[in-house]
Amino acid sequence: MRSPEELTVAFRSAGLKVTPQRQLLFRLLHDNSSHPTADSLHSAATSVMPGISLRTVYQTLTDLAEMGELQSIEVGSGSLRFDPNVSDHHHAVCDGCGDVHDVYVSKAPVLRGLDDFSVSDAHIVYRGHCGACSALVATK
Amino acid sequence: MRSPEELTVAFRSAGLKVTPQRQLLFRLLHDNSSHPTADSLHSAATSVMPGISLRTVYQTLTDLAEMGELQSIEVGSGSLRFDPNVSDHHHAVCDGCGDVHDVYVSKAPVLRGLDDFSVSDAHIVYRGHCGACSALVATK
DNA sequence: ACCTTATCTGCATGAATTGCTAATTAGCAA
DNA sequence: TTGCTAATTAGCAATTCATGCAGATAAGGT
Repeated sequence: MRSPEELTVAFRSAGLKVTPQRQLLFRLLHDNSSHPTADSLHSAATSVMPGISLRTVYQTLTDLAEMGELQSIEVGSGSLRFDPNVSDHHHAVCDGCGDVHDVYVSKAPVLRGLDDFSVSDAHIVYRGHCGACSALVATK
Repeated sequence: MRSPEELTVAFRSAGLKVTPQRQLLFRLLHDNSSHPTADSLHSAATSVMPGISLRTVYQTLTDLAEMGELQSIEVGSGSLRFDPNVSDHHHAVCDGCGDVHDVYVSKAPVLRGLDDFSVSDAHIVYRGHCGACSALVATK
């Protein structure tokens, strides 16, 4: 995702308006690698701007996703997560704490089953335990 | 997933009862490679046994999943899909018709990001167009 | 400063799934 | 076969996540 300043320009030239709510979300998302949900972003936004609507958070996330500034991912946690890192990567989900980490994979090799299928995208979800949670399990 | 007969034995020895509803679902799921949703299974079941509850379908699917007889997968279609194929495989989702196909992959190689993460499972979702839908797109 | 149009908020709605409970039934044992 | 007990079913309520809608508001070009 581009910087808040660049997004401001991009939104205006797309005919979209740059409101305080959106500027706040731009800032909260920039360089955010926590893969937040709409709800967690709303919580973070509320502590800075009380009264901001969850609906507005969803709307802005949708706008950003449509502009290709972030990607939404499904990792089985029930709700969508948003990732401002739009480079080609994958995700590892900790079954202990639920945290999501970025993973860079060369290319997912295919053996059988894709003969008659043209692939445009592949996404890998790894499950397991992160370092901290592995340590916890070991001491139990 | 094992055969309806084997599941009958397995359920009884697990202290679970084998009802007509469950027997029907065993049959509908056996050798089913359509990756059905709970709702589509319920529709299929209803045409054989009118009055069967969607709640019962969910319950039985949960039981089967807990026994390791089927796996539930998320492919971004909004609802869970159930796969009686529990061998190690992945899925390709057609953006045209929504159909889900099985894909067999050697092993998802990892480059960077999993240094401090112990992986217990990896699942790849491919997106693209199946043969039929690719042909349709080409003629447009 | 004005005017048009996008945006915000709050609420209603929708879709998928799970929780709850009275009535029923499977399946073991006598 | 009959009876008993615990599991199951069905139906509805509740929950969660996300989107639709409409009046009030505000961005930003003129």
